[in-house]
Amino acid sequence: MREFYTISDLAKEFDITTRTIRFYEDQNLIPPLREGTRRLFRARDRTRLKLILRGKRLGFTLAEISEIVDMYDAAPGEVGQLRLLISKIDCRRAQLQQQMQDIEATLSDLSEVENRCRDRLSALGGA
Amino acid sequence: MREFYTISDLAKEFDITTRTIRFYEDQNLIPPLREGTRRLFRARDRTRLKLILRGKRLGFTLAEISEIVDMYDAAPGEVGQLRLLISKIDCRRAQLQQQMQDIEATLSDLSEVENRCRDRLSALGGA
DNA sequence: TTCATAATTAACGTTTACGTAAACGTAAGT
DNA sequence: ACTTACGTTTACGTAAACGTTAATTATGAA
Repeated sequence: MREFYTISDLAKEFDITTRTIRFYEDQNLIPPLREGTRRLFRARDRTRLKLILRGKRLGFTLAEISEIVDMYDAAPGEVGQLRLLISKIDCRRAQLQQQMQDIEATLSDLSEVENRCRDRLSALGGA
Repeated sequence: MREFYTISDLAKEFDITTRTIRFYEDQNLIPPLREGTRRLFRARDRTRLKLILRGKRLGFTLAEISEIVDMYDAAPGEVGQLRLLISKIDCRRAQLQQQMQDIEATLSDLSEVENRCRDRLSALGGA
């Protein structure tokens, strides 16, 4: 765990462009420190980036991802805020569970197709 | 199961606009019949639409979705085609499994956040 | 027949998530 | 001093996935 990462360190590690990282900062998804004009990314920033990319793999928009990652370090807050956060979490959970079902259904469909393919292959006398 | 659906039948059922359905046709994702100028959607078209929307919930692009749904009714084909299809299926499976892991990780993270919220709430003397 | 409803095509507009220069600063190596 | 590599901002460009009129046509009810 280094102290700081440069923008191209992270770009290489996660196989994205520096443009992408700057864009995420522009959208207030990552708040790196500055050394003069240069960006200094801490472990915390790196973690955020990792979460962002995870969200992307799940097809979330950056706006949604922003909401999600902001949940992680939301201030303790007062009762109203806490309840609101919990209800937001419940919404996300429901959506994620829907996605799980969709994945299971798709995996099952694909297996069926693959089985038909294999049957057909062996019917064609595949080695 | 009716014989045919109109475009607005499907739009209502799946809570999308007719524009969206026409766009999908334009992208060769759905091939409805025609009665003069009007579109007639069969059960098969409806099924395709359902699959498209499932793909959307998983964050796939229409191009990816097109590849996937085309797998379902790919012609028997010859050995080379069958092998190619199987390898495509394997790629998708890998991606879907990655998504599953991402979902599990996110769900676990969210549960943690929620627990902290609930602890905080009861510490504040929540009824 | 007239009016409302639903259908069509065509085409320009919009948002998201970056890509792609352009024009420049800085620090290290030779 | 010069090049190379990396950093910066600014700004226009672009692909995807529709939204949004507009102009027109067809159908079914009153």
